[in-house]
This record gives sequence, structure tokens and C-alpha cells, in this order.
Amino acid sequence: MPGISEDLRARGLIHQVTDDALLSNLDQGGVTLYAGFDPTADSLHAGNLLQLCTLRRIQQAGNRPIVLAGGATGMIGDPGGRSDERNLLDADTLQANLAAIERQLASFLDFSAQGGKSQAILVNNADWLADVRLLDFLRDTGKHFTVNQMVAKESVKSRLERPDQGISYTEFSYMLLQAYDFAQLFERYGCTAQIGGSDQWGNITMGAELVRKIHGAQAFGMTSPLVTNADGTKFGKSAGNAGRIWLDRNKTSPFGFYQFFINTDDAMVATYLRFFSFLDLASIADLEAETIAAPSKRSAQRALASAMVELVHGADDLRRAELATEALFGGSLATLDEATLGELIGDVPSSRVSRSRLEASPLLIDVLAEAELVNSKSEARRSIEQRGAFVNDVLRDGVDATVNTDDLLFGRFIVLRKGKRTYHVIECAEA
RNA sequence: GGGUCAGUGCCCGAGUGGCCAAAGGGAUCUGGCUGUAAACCAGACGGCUCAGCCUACGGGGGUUCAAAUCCCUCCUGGCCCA
Repeated sequence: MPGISEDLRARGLIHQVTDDALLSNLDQGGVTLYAGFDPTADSLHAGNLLQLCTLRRIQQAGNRPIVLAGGATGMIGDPGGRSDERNLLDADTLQANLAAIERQLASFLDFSAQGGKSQAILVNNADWLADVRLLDFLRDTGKHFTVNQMVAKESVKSRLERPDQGISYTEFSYMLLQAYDFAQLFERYGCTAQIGGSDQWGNITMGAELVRKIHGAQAFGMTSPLVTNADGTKFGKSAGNAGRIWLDRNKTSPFGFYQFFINTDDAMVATYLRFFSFLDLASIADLEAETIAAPSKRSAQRALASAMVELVHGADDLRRAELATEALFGGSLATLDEATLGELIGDVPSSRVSRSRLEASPLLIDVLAEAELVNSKSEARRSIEQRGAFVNDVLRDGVDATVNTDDLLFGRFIVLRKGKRTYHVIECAEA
């Protein structure tokens, strides 16, 4: 069994490391390290997966992960991101977000006492940053850094070079706060390493430097590559207009999560398997070969989707997602029995409509809009005009098309489809 | 505080009185090819009671038969000066 560092390297998870000694330390185990997350929403999302999975790997190798929620820094915003200033979260919202995120983290990391020395910890930097006094901060932390080096950081430099926008002092201070976090975690937990995405390199090295300057101890940093789509865009947005892919089942259903991964590009699927799955490298290599030999089987995509749904949602949800996928994409709708259709209701987007409504033969345009398969009636009209609207998998042509009780399958269901793969099941309610 | 430049549709970005729901690009959607891929080709892409109407070019007010375009004012941001 090779060490964790070899595994990380082989999976392509190491972009930069401050010192190779970190890798051998991780191999030996017993290292306390951290990664930061933004608690501005009540759920983590696909963009967080890489760090979560990497922390999991490292924990399983006998090291102790700390998840730092940026309750304080999240109110400011990393200058590397978009220009919009963030809003302060009120305490209640922040607490609710943290609680929700902690539940999700438990899928990845062992927070139980059984974890022993490598038991994971969740902390919030508001716990120490909220009470910091300005003069103390400037004296103890600020004096260790020159503006010269801060300005040289890529995240700041890019903002300074843009002629149309500046950077507020608040945002400029972000990196100092993050460095301060590292120093705090060193003091409190003996944390000696920080990991993050490659865009965090500058912030991470400043933190390691602050630990060295204040405590005279060596601290390490490691970054992972940026996860992108095949076209170079940022990973984690759905192909559709649904936006972000969330870990919360109420925001992105297990079925939706499964669908997101099953649609992965051939070009990226092996990379994602290495990044996100816990399959061994030999198995991934086999899947990669199969993708080239028989791409239409989508074996690697299936493996990826399965692995991710199981990790995030569990085996039962995985089974349901696979069944729903098979039902909708596996063949003819006509062959599905009533029970299977009924099962779909809980797993794929669905809604209820009354029998009296259907008896009135509503316009398909209205039905599509109400099912939120489209964002407006104009869009519904367009979909139909462009021959992209299907009722029970049969093209329904003409903008004046209607739907009625004759369309009900088993007297209960109507399967709507927009385009090639966006489904919605309507269940007819009596009354 | 003074000066100056800017704020356009999801994003970037043209447009300086009518021909503007507003070029072009990106994103997105649909169709074709396919494998529920990618690439590519074609179309669409503010809303609606859709051959018409309504709402839109930072906010408000004004000039005009007519304004994204001119004037006033406010807000926001960049740069320079103090």
C-alpha cells in the first residue's frame, strides 16, 4: 500500500507544496491540517467536493482534518472572486448554515470520537476574529507583512491592474485575516498545514509565514489544481439553467446529482474519478480504457455518478437514482409499469395537478410553465415551436396544443420532457 | 471636497435624437449528428392575451412629434488633484 502522498500525487491532486517535508509528514500521519469553506449558504456544493475528498483521503491516512468555516471572513469576500461586496450574515443565519454544513461534512469526514487522534473538527473563525481588537491586530499581525508583498499577490494584482475597478481596503485585508486564522489554528490545535485550491496559494503561504514569524514553527501549505470542465470553465454548474449543483438533496436531488455526473465529458471523466472517487487507480485506468474503447457505454460516467451519489447521499438514494435513470433513459416509456412510474414521483422533478384541471384541456404552454420546465410562457412557446416539447415521449407539435385526461398513463401520470433530457412527471390528483 | 471618465439585456461589449427589444461575442435553450457526451452545423434567445401590445439601456425629473442617445439632479464606481 503506497503512502498518502503517493496517492495524492498519482491522482493529480497536488498543484503546489510549500515544502516536500509536508508529504512525508502526511505519510507518517498525525498531522493536523485545515481547509476553509464559505458558510454563506446552508449547503456545500460541487465546487467544494475536491477539498472535501482530499481531506477525507488525508484523514484516512491517519491525519487530523480541521474544517474552518469562514463565518467572519465570509462577510468580507476574497478579492480573487467577483467584485460584488458580500453582506454580513446575521448570527442566526450563520448558525443555521453551519449546522447544515456540518451534517454534510459528516459524509466525508469522521467527526466521531472513534476517530481518535484523527477525529475531524469543525471551527468557525468568527469565534476568534469577532473579538480581535484593531490595534492588537495591526501590531501583532499587520506588522509582519509589507504592503509591497501584499500588492504582489496575484489576487490583488489582478484587481489593481483592471482599469475599471479598484479594491476596497476591506477586501485587501482578507489575506491578513486568513493568515491570522492559520496562526490561531496553530495555537489552538497545533495545526501545521493548510490546503486549498490553487487560487488560495498566496493566502496559504502568507498564513504559513505568519505562523513561522509568530511562533517560530514551520507550517506548510499545499494546493490542488483548479477543477475545470473540458472547455476550461469552472466546474460545478449544471448544464441547464439550474445553476449550482448542491449537496443538499432539497436543492439538488440525488437524481439530479447523479445526472450531473453521468453527463461528464469523456475528456474529463477519468480526471474526475481520480479527483473525487475512492476507487483505486488501477480500476480508474480500466474505466479510462473502456471510455476510449466503448464510449457509448459510459461505464466511467456511471462509475463516477454512482460513487458520488453514494458518498454524498448513501446507498439507498443511489439505488433510487439509478432506477429513475434507467426508467427515463433506459428505453421506452411505454414499457414502464404503474409502480415504477409512481416511484419516479419522489425522485425526479414532479408536481400534482387536479383532474378537473386536466378535464378542461389546458394549453401545453401553460402546463410546461407551471411545471417549471421553462421559465416563462414565451419559453414554453419557443420550445414547442422548436419541436422540443414531448408528452409521454411523443412530440407535441403546435403552440395551441393541449393536454387532457387522455394523456394520463394508468389514469394517473403524465411524463413531460423538454428537449432531450429534461423530465418532469405530473401526477393527477383526484378532486 | 475639486476635476474627469464611466454605469447598456445573464456576462462582456457596440450604439450618441427616429431605421433600437438595441450590433458583435460568450453563456444558455432547441433541432441535426451522436452516446442522456465533446466538437461541429442550424435556429432561438425581455415579457405577454404574440402578424399586435407592454416593459427595458444606474434612479428620478425635463426638452422633443420622437431619447439608450440632449438637459438637470441624485446614486454607484474608476482615475487624477486636494
